[in-house]
Amino acid sequence: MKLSTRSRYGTLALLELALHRGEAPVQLKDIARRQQIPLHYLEHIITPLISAGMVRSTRGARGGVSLARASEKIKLSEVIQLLEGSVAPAECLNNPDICDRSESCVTRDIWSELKKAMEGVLESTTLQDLVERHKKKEQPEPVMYYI
Amino acid sequence: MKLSTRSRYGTLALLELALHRGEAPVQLKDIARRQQIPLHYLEHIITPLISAGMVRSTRGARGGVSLARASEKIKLSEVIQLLEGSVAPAECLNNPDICDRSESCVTRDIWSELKKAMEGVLESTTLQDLVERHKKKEQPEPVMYYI
DNA sequence: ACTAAGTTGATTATATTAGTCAAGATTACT
DNA sequence: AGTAATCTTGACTAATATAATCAACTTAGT
Repeated sequence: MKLSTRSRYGTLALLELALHRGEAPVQLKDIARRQQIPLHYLEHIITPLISAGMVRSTRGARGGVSLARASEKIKLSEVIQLLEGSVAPAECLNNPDICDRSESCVTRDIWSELKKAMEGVLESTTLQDLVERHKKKEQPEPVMYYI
Repeated sequence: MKLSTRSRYGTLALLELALHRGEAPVQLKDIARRQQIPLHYLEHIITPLISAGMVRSTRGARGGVSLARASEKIKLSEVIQLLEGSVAPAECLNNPDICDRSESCVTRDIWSELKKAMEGVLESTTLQDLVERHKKKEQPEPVMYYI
């Protein structure tokens, strides 16, 4: 039940962009370095995000990529959809015709519930949520010492 | 995010056993035929289930396999654990040391929630639930026609 | 004894994912 | 205009994991 590296790298890259929202575009090589993603691989991962209009790219010298939308408006479900295709644990959920027992199969029903459970999490999490969690971790609540 | 064929086949095989609970052991070749699973592959899938004491095997002529426990007592979480290992969407959840940023990584936190959501479904579903769903589908509520 | 099962380990096949490389297109800067 | 920096694209290769097969072995019923 692993998520592909593609999805994990992609999510990290988007988080990186969300953290630099409003600034100059971030260069792929910087994302690659900071998130420890092979640059050439990242190039391929970013492509579908650009095509889908989630990321905007600026070509040429001093170019880079940036979020095309507010991070509040980018749900992880959409990210995973673009990078992973579907989150379905079994192919028969996407394409019932591959199995002639799809209609009657009770295990398929369970896999469907599994899928819904995952979608619940991914639908309710946006890039902004990641940003806030990140900030919270970075700057933990100052502990009060009573002298 | 696909479940392995191993897990899907294994769950089908166990459902088959649950449906024949209390009868003579079911032969692997019959499970293979009825659930359309390659026999030689099924042999390997059933092994860990036997080792774990979930399935009992009877060797020799007229042998076969049967559930070692009541189907109410077998949760899908246990089945998937045996066949799939872990349901973790990222390896860093099983083994934090593979990444030096596990502690601070917010994407890891999300993958953890994803995992919990899946576990929620799998923990709350037993083989008996599958059996009941199956029976319900097989014998739909008789429709009343008013003449 | 013979046969029908499950058991086990080695091996192969296949698919998918991950990663690399190189040529091309676009833009900023001088 | 020229050059370097950057994204873009497509072809290719490598690595890994999964799925499946084969064959020898063990056990038990008749």
